[in-house]
Amino acid sequence: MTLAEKAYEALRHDIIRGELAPGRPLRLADLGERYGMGFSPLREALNRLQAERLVTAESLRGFRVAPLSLDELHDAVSLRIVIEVEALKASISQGDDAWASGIVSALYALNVQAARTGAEADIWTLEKRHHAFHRALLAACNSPWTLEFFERLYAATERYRIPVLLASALPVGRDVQAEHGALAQATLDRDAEKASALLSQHYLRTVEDLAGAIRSKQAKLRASG
Amino acid sequence: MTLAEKAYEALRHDIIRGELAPGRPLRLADLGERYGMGFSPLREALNRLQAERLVTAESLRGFRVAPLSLDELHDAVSLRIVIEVEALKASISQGDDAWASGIVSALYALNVQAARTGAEADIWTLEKRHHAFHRALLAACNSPWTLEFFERLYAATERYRIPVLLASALPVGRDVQAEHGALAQATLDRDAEKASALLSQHYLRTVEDLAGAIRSKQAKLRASG
DNA sequence: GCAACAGAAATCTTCGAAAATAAATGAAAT
DNA sequence: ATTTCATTTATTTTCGAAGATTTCTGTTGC
Repeated sequence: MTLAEKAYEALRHDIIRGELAPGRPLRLADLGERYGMGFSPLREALNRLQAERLVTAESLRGFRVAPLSLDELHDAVSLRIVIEVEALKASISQGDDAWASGIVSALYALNVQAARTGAEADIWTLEKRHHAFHRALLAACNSPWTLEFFERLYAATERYRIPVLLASALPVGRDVQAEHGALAQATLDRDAEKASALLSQHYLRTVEDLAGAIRSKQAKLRASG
Repeated sequence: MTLAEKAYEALRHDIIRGELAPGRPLRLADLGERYGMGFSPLREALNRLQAERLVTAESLRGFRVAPLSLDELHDAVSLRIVIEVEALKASISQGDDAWASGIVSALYALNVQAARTGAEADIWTLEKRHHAFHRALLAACNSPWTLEFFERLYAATERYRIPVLLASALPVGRDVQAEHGALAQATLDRDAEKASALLSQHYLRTVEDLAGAIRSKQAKLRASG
């Protein structure tokens, strides 16, 4: 793997997890220090991330971590529903046994991790398995463009979820595990209408919870600052 | 504008228009010669284009113009329908007078150009105005993500249209101008269902024409080669 | 004839320095 | 005190060369 590829993965990772805060300037000297490489591979990685909207760039004024906003969260989630509902229907109509067992296996792994407590309960494994479960649902849609846009939007929305997860700021009156289970069941039953409705609801509830948690956090910041 | 930005625009332009043929290796020495610059800005541009799927890259083996395939054309058009139908509905429900007059103006400019013959009838102006018309329809959807994906998919499908347009290989039994007119009318009438249906039909007809033209061209190539 | 290999050539990747531009500092004038 | 301007500093952008890897070519051995 080339240094530019390593830089791309490291930067993407750190931006999505919020280790590089939204809006923060990405100075080449700092990044060179942080990742142990020269400017060339870093600039290549930053250009890729700019095209993916995880980074913003201004001519002769360098790069920044792309900012977050509630408007963008709503936009991204709305579009995810449109695209993923269609992809889920396509998967349901075309998926084979391998696709179906992929869903079962991804759901099982996700539930195992969600049930863990204490030292074993780390958010990053949970997040990876959550991503894998939602990807498994769409895996048989047979549309590379759809899958690319799914990944783009998943990364965009993950940036909003992670700070909330880290703060354990999600409302408790919701059984996400049950939602995943029902969604998987409807999908495996090849009930496209029901699965689509469950998927949409799942995302709409999530965006409401996230927006609520973010708004209350912002309110606190305003009160204390 | 920096050299990297110039390189990005020039490469994107040349790839979409087919001046750099699909699959062709993009050697840095050649590109440096062609565009009059060193490796650094070229590599930055190529990394952006890789993220946009106009260029493919393999570790330590350089870049190529992304290949074309009928499968990808179908994939891209299918997804355009899903995304643009939704965006058109949103525009229809939210669009103001400026949006509506943007459509009227874009359609007029497109029709004027389509009617031109001889020296004034150049394909590039026509193509630009076609793009502008379709963008104008969606302009009021208020979704930056949707508009980005529209641009990505438009560029992807434009690569299939241009060689066919250049070969004047489109079937004549079709009044595209009338299709655009009816689509604009239904949109301005705020008839979301009718406009969506017309948009879908428009794209499905186009993809069929394109696929037909490409297949017959490939058949000829097989016969002569 | 053909596979395996060594060496040469071509190409991609990365670095370090130079050039170009933007941002910060401080002095002079009003 | 505030603005203006020149100077310095910080930062981005680009080049040219060096390093690393792949690809080509010709040779050897079977």
